[in-house]
Amino acid sequence: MGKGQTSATSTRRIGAEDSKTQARLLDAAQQLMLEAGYPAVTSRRVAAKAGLKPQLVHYYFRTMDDLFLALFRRGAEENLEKQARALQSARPLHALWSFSTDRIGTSLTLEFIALANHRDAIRNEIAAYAERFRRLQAEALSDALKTMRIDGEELPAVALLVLMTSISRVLVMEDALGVTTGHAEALSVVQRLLDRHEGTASSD
Amino acid sequence: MGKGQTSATSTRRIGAEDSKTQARLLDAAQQLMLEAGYPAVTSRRVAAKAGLKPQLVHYYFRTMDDLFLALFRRGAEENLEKQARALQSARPLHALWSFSTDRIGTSLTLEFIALANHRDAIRNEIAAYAERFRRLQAEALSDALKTMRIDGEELPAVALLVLMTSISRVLVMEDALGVTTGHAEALSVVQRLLDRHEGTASSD
DNA sequence: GTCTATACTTCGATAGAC
DNA sequence: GTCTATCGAAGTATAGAC
Repeated sequence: MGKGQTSATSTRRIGAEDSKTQARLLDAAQQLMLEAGYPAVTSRRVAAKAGLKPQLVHYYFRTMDDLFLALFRRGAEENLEKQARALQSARPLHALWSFSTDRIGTSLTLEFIALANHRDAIRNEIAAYAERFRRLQAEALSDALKTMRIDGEELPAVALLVLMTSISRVLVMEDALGVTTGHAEALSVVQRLLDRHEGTASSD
Repeated sequence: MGKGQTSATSTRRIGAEDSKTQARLLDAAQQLMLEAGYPAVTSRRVAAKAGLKPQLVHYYFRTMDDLFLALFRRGAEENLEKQARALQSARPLHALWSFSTDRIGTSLTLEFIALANHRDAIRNEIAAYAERFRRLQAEALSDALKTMRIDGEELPAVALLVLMTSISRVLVMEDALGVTTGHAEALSVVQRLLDRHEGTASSD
């Protein structure tokens, strides 16, 4: 999984992976993705934002899909680390919740999902990562809480996970749009459940 | 809110709203949106799918944003009707759930949200509609159920609504991607809650 | 190892012909 | 009232110069 290249039939050369210019391009791409969505991530606009020439994008990333994958991978590693830390905290549920309500992280994730949904080359990698990520989370969570219950019934850790990420994702999504009806009420329901299980207080 | 036009400075003419060709273009656009996402909805591709010339798109819709808005409005009206029916059924929660887990409806909604997120001209209208839609739902729901509780505490209808739509949306979204870990478990939690409140059975 | 000159395709939109 | 001819801008990508 090392090089962000598709199986190159061509003999064309490609820039080094640790190049500073490459990093600049990735930064610019990420900013654009957040500001204007994945369709705005074009070679010309990325280059402009980075203060470079458009052709450089294709030097460092053979295709735009390669750029997207490189960007995704960079964020994915970061995410795994953050998440591992969150799940080791004293109140893993609270930590998980605040992790998953992070605006820019979630917005980026949503853009990547939208992108993956219609780009075969990208879907597989993103889907595989998402599954792996969730399984890791579920494992860690079910260790942390043997006894979460809701309304008197057992609640599997993985179900809790799906419910929590669903809610946080949609809240972030709607917030960005400017839709907030019912958010406060929903948030307080979630907070109550978290607090009931892990306590309401102090340290994280 | 009749004509799907932006404030036209120009004098250019525009096709009739009830034209059959116009409807064909909207159908093609919707299909494209589902198959390949909103960025694939270009004048050329819409026209090709409808078997027409690209310039016709700009005759019937001055800009692509106008086309998106027209498409959105057409679906929005339909949605309001479907929803009204659902909320009058004997088991409004179950009806609402099956309504909000509809694949194509939800996929379309998600595309429109992604689109609105980065297109000022469209965001306002979609956000306003979403708010209105939710308030209508919340009203109807809180009439239907005075007593929903979760884990022993009161649950406002509007909170329930947000939670349910969040979960269904993300399930549909992940499903489309091919990510399904934890879905069965989450679904069974939701089903249990719905059944507990409205009964498990027979008619809808 | 790094970047530029350049080709070709697709885009939205308008002016004007029927 | 309906459709066509056409333009300029923006898109991806490659071959080749430094």
